[in-house]
Amino acid sequence: MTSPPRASARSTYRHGDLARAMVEAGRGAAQRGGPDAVVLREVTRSVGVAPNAAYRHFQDRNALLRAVADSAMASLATTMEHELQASAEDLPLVERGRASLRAVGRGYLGFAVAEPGLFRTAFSVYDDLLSADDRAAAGPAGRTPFQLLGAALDLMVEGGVLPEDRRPGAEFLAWSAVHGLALLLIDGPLRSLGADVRQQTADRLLLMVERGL
Amino acid sequence: MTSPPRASARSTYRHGDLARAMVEAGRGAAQRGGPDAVVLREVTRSVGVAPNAAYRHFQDRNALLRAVADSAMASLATTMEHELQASAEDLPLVERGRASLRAVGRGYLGFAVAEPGLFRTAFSVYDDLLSADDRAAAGPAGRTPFQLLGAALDLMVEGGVLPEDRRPGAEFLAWSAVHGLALLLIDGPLRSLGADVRQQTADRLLLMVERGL
DNA sequence: TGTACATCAGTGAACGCGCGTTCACTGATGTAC
DNA sequence: TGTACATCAGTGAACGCGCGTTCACTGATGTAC
Repeated sequence: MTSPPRASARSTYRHGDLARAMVEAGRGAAQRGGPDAVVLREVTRSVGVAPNAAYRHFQDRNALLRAVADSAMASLATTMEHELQASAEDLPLVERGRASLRAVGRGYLGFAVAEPGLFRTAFSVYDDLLSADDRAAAGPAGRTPFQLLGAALDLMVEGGVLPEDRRPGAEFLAWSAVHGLALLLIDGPLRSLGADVRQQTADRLLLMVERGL
Repeated sequence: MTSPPRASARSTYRHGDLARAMVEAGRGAAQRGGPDAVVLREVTRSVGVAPNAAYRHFQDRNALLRAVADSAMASLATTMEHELQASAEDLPLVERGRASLRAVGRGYLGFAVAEPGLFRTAFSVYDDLLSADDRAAAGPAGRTPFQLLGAALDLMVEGGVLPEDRRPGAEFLAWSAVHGLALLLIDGPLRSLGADVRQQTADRLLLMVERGL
């Protein structure tokens, strides 16, 4: 009621909800071709509207791209949250941290492989996206990927699995490893790995992080 | 004498050696703006030649980009080789492997931070660049970055620091971690870290890999 | 040693393309009276 | 309840831009005789 944008409130005005429709179309383009494929003219075209209509809703092409990137980041968060829910349910505290870290990593890698275009788009725009608590980049539980990772590491400290003095900055180490593998899998020399070997490599990597942290 | 291209053999023909000059100019552009900045027309412009002259030496814009990427990859290899020479000299075998791995990682990260444009360019073209032994992508010792990493891991096995059954595929784990951190440092949320904290983070990451492998 | 010739690196002009963005507009909608 | 009006989402046309690439060419060079 009081939330500002009121997305689909009016249903048959000129377009209805161009902004949302454009972000959706932009996601489609990003899905197929990554951030460079989010082309303003093509997005308006695919929504059935004149190119300049975009400027009623976005300051410029870059603002549109940012909105699409936020949406992609939120999808990543959603995937990670799902993976978390499926795994860390009712384990003893000692194991819960490790399980969470693995779940977070699995979600991250799974999303990157399943949606490489969205993944690359999410990371094509850096407005301190992961460190700020940007609601547009969060999943249904209201947390960004970065926050989910942080929470998992906190659990590991609570469970006594990760020494407290190694906690600060640990997210960047874990993130580096997983992010790097994601890119090797998407773009790089590991891009044509079979699903089984890929999963196995992911598991080994996550084990390395767990042990090495 | 017998090598095919004979780069700068003739010194005052029409241009002299357009191909090499273009790659050099392309590197300059890449250095400043990454792979997208390698624009055929701009490269010919900066070399002082008509745009279509490029087609005497490169099949198309993509071939030029590939040549520039190879050159960038070779620079990466060179930096890594230097770091190796400076570190792994006369250590006992047990420590030599670890020292090599750290040197390789340090070289990789150092290059990424010092030359982000070239780094991104090197990885913008994936012709199995790192797995093949592509001479154009190798350093003075004739080894690609990937081969240098592999050699370091082999040394660790020899020194008994890395169990032999964990050797296969280990390059991808180490590479993932270092590659991920490189990107976070270049493009990502760690891009504005001070040089000291950056170095410290790099060291922690390399330690994590060493321990976790 | 001098001349004729073939080669082929670089030229000049033009192409079609699709992009992001700006302009003055139009006309359906919701609202005030 | 009916009419006048202001709003502002979307239009149509045009802009300048720089790109990669193709065409038929020209003219300095190295080579054969």
